[in-house]
Amino acid sequence: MLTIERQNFILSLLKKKDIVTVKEMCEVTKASESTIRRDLTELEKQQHIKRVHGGASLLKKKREEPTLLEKSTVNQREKVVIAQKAASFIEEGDSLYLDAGSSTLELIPFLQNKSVMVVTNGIPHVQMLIEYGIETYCISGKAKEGTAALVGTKAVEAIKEYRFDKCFLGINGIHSEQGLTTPDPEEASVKRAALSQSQSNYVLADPAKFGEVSFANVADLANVQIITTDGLSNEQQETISKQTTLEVVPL
Amino acid sequence: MLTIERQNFILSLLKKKDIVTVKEMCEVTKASESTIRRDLTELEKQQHIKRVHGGASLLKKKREEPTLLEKSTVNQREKVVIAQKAASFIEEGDSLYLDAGSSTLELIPFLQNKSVMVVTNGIPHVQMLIEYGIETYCISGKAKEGTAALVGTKAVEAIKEYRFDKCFLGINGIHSEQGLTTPDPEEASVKRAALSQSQSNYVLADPAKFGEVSFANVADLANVQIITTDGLSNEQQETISKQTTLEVVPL
DNA sequence: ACTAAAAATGATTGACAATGACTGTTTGTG
DNA sequence: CACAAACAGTCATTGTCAATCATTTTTAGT
Repeated sequence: MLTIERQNFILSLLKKKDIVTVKEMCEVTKASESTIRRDLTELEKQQHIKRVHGGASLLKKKREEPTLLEKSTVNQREKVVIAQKAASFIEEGDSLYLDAGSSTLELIPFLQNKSVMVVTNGIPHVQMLIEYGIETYCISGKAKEGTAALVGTKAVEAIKEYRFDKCFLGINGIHSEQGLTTPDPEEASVKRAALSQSQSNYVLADPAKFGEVSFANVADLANVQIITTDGLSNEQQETISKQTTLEVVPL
Repeated sequence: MLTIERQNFILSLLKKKDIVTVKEMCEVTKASESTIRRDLTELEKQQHIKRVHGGASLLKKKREEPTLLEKSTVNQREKVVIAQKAASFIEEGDSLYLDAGSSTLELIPFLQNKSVMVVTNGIPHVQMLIEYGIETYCISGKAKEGTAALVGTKAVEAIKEYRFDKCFLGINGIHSEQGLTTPDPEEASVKRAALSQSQSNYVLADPAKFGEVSFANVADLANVQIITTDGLSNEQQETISKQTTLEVVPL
C-alpha cells in the first residue's frame, strides 16, 4: 500500500469513527506501528488530524463548517431577502465593511450604482465587487481554506486602518446569553475588529441561527442590529428584542 | 504498444482506481519500469496526473469547468511551460511572492505538496492557492478592476512586512535600455516593493514582451532573472543576456 | 531502397525515501 | 510509586527514483 493511499485511508477512517487507535490502523493497513506513527505525525503537521495518546482524531469535529459552496444553495431565498433589507440601510457615499461569508455576498448586487466604498475580508467578495464596478479594498491576512476568508493578526491590524459607516456581518450562533458566536476564533477576532471600527453594525442571520451557540464569542447582542426573516418563535423574538434591534423581514 | 496508447491506458486506469502503482502499470502494459516512469513524468508535465512515491494519482478534478481562470488559450501552452521552469527553482520550505496576472497563475499547480508559503496580491491567485491546499497570505490594497490585482499604498506597506526567498513577477515590457515596464504606475510600485523584499527575483514573460516598453518603469533588467520560451531573435537574446540571466525554455 | 538522425525503450546505477525492528524515554493508570 | 502502554529516535533493509547509456525502432532525406 502506498504512503499517500494509506494516509487517505486513515483520514477516511477518521471521518467515520471520530477516534481511531494506532493498533486499529496497523491492523487494517497491515503497516507497522512505526509507519502509522510517521503518518500521524505528517497528517498532524498538515493540520488534518489531532493526535491523542493512543490514536488520533479529526481536527475539526465540533467546530465543523460547511464550505461556501455548500452554504450557498441552502436558504438562498432567505439570504437574498435579508440582504435586500440590509441594503436598504445603505446610503450614498457610505464606507462599508463586508464580512466574508455567503450572506454578505448576496448584498453585493444591491450595491450597484450606489457610489459606496467597500472593505472586505472575503476573497469571493472582492471578485464580485469589482465585477459590479464597486470601489473595493481588500484587507491582508491568511487565507482560510474552505471559506476563503482572510483572518489572523494582519487582518485585524489592517481593519484598524479604516473607519466604516456600516458593517455587515454573517454569524453562526445568536443566543440571548452567549451573544454572537462563530466556530473559528480567528474569524471572531476579525469580526470584532470590524465592529469596533464601525458606526452602525448589522448582522445578517436566518432564523436557524437563533438559539445556537458556536465555539468563539464575537460580541454582545447589544452592539448590533440583527436582520432576519420570520420563522422565530414569539418567545425568541421577545427575548432578543429586549437586548437589541431586531428587523424581521417577511419572506 | 504505442506510446500514446500506453499513456491513455494509464489515464483510464487512474479514472477507475484513483491510485495506481508503477508495478501495476508495468504488468498491464508489459513495458519496463523506465518507460512507465517516463510516461508518468510527461503526463505530470501536461498536468494530467500527480505523481506520488510509488505510483500516480489523478490531479484534483474539481476544476473541470473553470470560469475566467482558464480564459485565453492563446499562449496557454507557453505560459505553462514557462511556469514549469519557474517552479523548478522553488525549493522545499520557500516563502514566495506571486505577482497578480495570468502567468503566475499557471505556477500554482506546480506548488502542490511543496510545503511553501505564498504571499500574493492577485485575488484569483488566493482562490486557486487555497484550492490546492497551499498556505496562503493575501496583502491588503485596492482591488483593480480588470486584473483583480491589489494595489496602492496599503499594498506596498503590506508587502514590506514580509521577506521572500523568491519572487515571481509578470511584466508587460522588457527592453534593454528601458528595463522592465508595465502600464499602471500603481502596479509598478507593488512589483517594485515585492522585488525589494525578495532574495531572488524571477520574471515570467513570453517572447512578445521583449522589445516592448510600457508607461511605468518597474526595475532594471540586472535585478531579475527572466524566464521565457524560444522565439527571440539571436540579437535580442544576446543583448539581454549581457545584462541579466535569461532562461530560454523550449516549447 | 538505403542511410543518417531522432525517438523510444530497457537495463543499470547511485541517491534518496519509506519501512519495520529495536531502543530508551515519557505518559497515563491503578 | 510501579507498571504497562504509548511514545520519539535511531538503524539497517528494502523500495523507489532520476540520470545515464546502449540498443532498437521510427522517421526523414536523398
